[in-house]
Amino acid sequence: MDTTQERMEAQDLPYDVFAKACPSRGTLEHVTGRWGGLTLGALYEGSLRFNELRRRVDGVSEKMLSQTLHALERDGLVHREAQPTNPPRVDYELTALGRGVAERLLSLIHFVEGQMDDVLDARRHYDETRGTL
Amino acid sequence: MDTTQERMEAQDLPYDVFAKACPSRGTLEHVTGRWGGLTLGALYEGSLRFNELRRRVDGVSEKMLSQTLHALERDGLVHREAQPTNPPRVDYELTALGRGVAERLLSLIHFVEGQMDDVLDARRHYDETRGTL
DNA sequence: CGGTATCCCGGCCGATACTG
DNA sequence: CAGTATCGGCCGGGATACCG
Repeated sequence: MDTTQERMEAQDLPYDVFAKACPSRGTLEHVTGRWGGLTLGALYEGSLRFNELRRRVDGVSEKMLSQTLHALERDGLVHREAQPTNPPRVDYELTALGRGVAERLLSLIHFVEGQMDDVLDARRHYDETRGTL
Repeated sequence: MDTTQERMEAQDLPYDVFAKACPSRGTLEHVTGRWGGLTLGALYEGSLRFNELRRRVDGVSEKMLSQTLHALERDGLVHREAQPTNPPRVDYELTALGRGVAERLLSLIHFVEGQMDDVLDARRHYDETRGTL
């Protein structure tokens, strides 16, 4: 059971995120990065404009939101729809690929949110037992 | 449909990761952070010792692995089992909570790995159309 | 083996100002 | 409204040395 061949049970994929050089690592970091995950989560509710998104993702700066959206658009997870009106209007929405990612991400997010009381308990316990030494 | 009340469909949870001050945001960042996700993923296969983990999570430094493990242990996702032998032996394994998180995380990771060809295509297309201007 | 302590650099990221 | 440009601080994180 310690032979490397069976480490990943059903895993003959060409991309292995555990390998340092694998491009999937980069995409995973866009997706799970500080703002990437929240942005995808926000867009899962529906298409949003730049400043709507900015308000929804509490705490993100213009620069980081812009940067995050570019990365997600480049990875094919988000579609940018610009209307050359005045004032300009730009809508962002998930692609089919982005929805697949967002669903799994939201499953994780909601699970964590749902277990926060346990996490907070664990935290208190850890700090009490180890904090005093 | 733009009333804030129905933004999150079945979401009456006390913790909202979209809010800047919510503690769930911190935990989510531990979980999805650069090394947190890979560490949980590695441990999902089974209990591992420090240096085994270090080898499995390609590219992580001693310092970051140590730091990551402390954060995950504090959040109650990882259990640390130290045997006071000589030489010392320490095993890390997921808690029940950690397994729940890891499952959802791996679902995301495997999905991303499986769609990397599409991502790479999107990337190439993005760079071709926009890169030349 | 299983860590911690220290140094230090790059780049993440926020703040601000500016553009179309 | 929807961004880009620039500056600067801070800290993530790698390298190295050291300890039990």
